[in-house]
Amino acid sequence: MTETRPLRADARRNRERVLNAAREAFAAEGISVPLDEIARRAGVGPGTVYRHFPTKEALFHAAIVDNLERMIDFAREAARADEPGPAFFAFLERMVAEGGLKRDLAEALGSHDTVECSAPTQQLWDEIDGLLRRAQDDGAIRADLRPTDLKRIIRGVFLATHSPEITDDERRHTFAIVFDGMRPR
Amino acid sequence: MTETRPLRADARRNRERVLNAAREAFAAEGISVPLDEIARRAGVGPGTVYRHFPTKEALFHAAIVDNLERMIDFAREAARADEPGPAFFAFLERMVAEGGLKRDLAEALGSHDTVECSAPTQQLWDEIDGLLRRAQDDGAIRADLRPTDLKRIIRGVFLATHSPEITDDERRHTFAIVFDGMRPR
Amino acid sequence: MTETRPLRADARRNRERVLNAAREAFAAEGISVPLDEIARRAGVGPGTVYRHFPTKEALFHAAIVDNLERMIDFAREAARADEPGPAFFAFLERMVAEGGLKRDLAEALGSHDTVECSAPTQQLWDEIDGLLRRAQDDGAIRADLRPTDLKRIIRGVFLATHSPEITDDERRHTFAIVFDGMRPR
Amino acid sequence: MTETRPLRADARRNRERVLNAAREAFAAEGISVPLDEIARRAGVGPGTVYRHFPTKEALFHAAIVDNLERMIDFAREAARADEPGPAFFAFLERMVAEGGLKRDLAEALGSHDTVECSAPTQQLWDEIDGLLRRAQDDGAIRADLRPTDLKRIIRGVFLATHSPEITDDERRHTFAIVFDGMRPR
DNA sequence: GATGAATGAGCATTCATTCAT
DNA sequence: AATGAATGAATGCTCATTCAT
Repeated sequence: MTETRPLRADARRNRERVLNAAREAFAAEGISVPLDEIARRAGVGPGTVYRHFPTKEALFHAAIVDNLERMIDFAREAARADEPGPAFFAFLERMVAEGGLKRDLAEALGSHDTVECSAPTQQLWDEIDGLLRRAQDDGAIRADLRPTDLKRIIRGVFLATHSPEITDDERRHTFAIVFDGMRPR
Repeated sequence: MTETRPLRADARRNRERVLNAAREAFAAEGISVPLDEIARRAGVGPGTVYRHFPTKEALFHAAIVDNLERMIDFAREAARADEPGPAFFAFLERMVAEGGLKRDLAEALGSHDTVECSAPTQQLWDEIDGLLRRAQDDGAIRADLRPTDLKRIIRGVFLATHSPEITDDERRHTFAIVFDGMRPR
Repeated sequence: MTETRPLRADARRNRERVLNAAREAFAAEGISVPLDEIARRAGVGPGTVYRHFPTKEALFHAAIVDNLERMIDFAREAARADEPGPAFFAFLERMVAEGGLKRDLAEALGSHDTVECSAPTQQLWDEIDGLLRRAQDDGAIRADLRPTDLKRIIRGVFLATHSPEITDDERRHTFAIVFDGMRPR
Repeated sequence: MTETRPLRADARRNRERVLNAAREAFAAEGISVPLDEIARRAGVGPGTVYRHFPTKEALFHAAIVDNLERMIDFAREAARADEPGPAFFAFLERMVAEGGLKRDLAEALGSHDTVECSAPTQQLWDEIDGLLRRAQDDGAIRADLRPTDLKRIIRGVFLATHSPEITDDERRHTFAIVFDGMRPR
C-alpha cells in the first residue's frame, strides 16, 4: 500500500532496517520513542525514514501490521491442525508469547482510540473467529463465548502478561487459569 | 497525606477542580495530555496547577492515588461481607467497572516501568490478598490461583474491558467467563 | 520616597524585615532570587512585599540604597579623621570589606547598564571625592589619580575581592598592592 | 575539541553565527539573555542552537572558552617577547582591552559560583604565571605579588574597565595606576 | 536516493505581579 | 494591612517534519 512499484535493492534494504528498528523501539518504549532515535538505531538519517513512511504514525502502523501478519500466519497454521481445541489454545499462547509489540499492539487489537490498521486486523479476527468456531463445534470451548469476549480476553491477557520480569512458567500458569474459564464446565 | 494543613476554601476548591480535570484527561488520553490543557479544562491557569502539584508527574500520581484509595475502600467493604466467594467476585467487578483511570492506573497496578505509588498500591494489594485468601479458604476459588496470577488477571481484565463503547452487560459477560476460570473445577 | 506618611509600627517592622531579607538574599545570589523566596525568608507573604515596594526592582534599589547609606556614613567618619592619607585608605578598605551586596552593589557603583539610584550614589561619590582631594592635597595620593580612576578601581577591587573563600589577610595583601599604585612615586 | 568531525559547510556557518550572536548577547546582557533571542539574532531557529550546543549553559561555556583561547594566544605571544616586564604589562592591557565577554568571562576567570571551564582556564593561568615569574625574575614586578593577587587584580580591572562609555585613553590611564602598584618601589 | 541540518510549534515549568479572602 | 492563591507571560528544551546538499 505504501510502495507502488519495485524498490531498488538498497532502498528495500533500508526500508527493512527501519522497520526492524521501529519494531524493537516501539516494543520496548512505546510510541514515544523519538523518530530520530529509530533512525539512529537503523543506521540511517531521519530523512530516509520519511522516504519510506510518510509520517511517524505510518511507521507505527507498519510495525503493527508487520506483527499482525505474523499472527495471521500463526492462525493459519493452527487452522490446519487436526484437533481444534488444543490448536486453539496453542495458538492463543503463541500469539501472546510471541506477540511482539507490547501495549501498542494490544491497543491496535482493540482498535479504539487508536489508529485503524483495518485490513490486517480484520483478517486476523476473521482467522481467529474461524479457530474459535471450530473449537466450539468440537466442544472444546463453551458455547457462550462470543468472539467479542475472546477479543477482550486476548487483549487483556496480552497486556497483563507482557512484562519484562515475568518468566515463561509464570505466564503459562496465568494462561491456564484464564483458559480454563473458556472451557465448558 | 496530601494536604498537610487546612487550605483556604478557594484553594481547596481549585485543587479539587484540577484533580478532577486531571483524572478525566489522564483517563481519556494517558499521561501525554498537556498540562496546560488540564489547566484549561479546570478553568485555572497553569501556575495554579503547580501551586497544588509540584510536577506533572506528581499530579499524575495524585490522580492514581485517588483511584487507589477508592479501591481500597471497596476492598475493605468487601472484607466485611458475609460470604467470601461472592464478595470477592463482586469486588473484582466493582473495581474494574468503577476503576476510573484507564491504562494509567493499570500500569500503576502492575507497577513496572512506571512511576511508583508504592504505599497505596501495596495497601490495595494487601487487601486484595486478604480477600483472595478468605475466598480460597471458603472453597470458592481454586487453590492454585496465586496472588501474582490474580494481579495479572485484574490488570488484564481492567485494560481489556475499558473502552468507551462497551456496555455493562457485555462487560459482565466477559467477566463471568474469566471468573469461571478462577473457580475450582 | 516610597513612604509619604508615618507607617504603623507593625508595618514599619515588616518593611524592615523584608529589606533585611532582601539584602541578604541579593547579596548571596544576586537579583535572580525569586521574590517569593525573599518573602519567605522575611516571614511574610509576597503581597506584603508589594505593599512596601512597588516592584521587585524597587526592592533591589532599596537594598542597594541601604548599603550606599552605610558607606556614606563611613565616608563621613573618614572625613572627620586627622590624617587624610591613612583615613582615605582605611575608608577604602572598610568600604570594600563591609560593602555588603556583592556584584550588584558594584554595578550600582558603576551605574551603567543598571538601575539608577542616583541621589545616594551621587552623595557617596561626592563624599569620596572630598576624601580623595584632601588626601591628594596632603601628598598621600598621586595627583594624576582622577575621581574617575578611583571609581573604577574601587569597583574593580570590590568585585575582585568579594568571594566567599578569600581570607581577610589575602584581601588586605591584594589591597596593599593596588593602593601602592595610588601613592606618589 | 568542540567539533569532532568536519561539519557541512552550512552547518559550520550556522554554528559560527550562533556562537557570534551568543558572544555579543552574553557580553551585553549576561547569561540571562533568552536563548530564543540569541537564535533570533543569529537568524536561526532555537532548534538549530540546540543542534550545536546541547544546553544553554554549554553555549555559554563555548562563548567563554572561545575568549579564553584568544587570551591564551595573547599570553603565548607575550611569552616570546624579549623584555619580560613590558611584555607582561602589554599582555595585561591587551587581555583587558580585547577581552570580549564582560562580567561573564570575569566570572570564569575567578571560577567561583559559576560554571567550570577548567581546562582552558587552567591553561590561561599557567601561561600568566609563567609571564609573571619571568617579569619578577627580571625585576619588573615586585616580588611579593603572588599569582593569587594577580588573578584578583586582573579580574577587578577587567570588570571595572568594561563599560561601553569608557575611552581607550581613560582605560589606559586607570591601568597605568594599577600597574604602578605592581612595580617594585 | 540518502543525509543530516534546520525549522518551529509545542510542552513543562518558573516567577513577577494582582487580587480575593 | 496582611495573606497567600491565582494568573499568565516567558523560558529552556524536544521532536516531527522539511529541505538544501
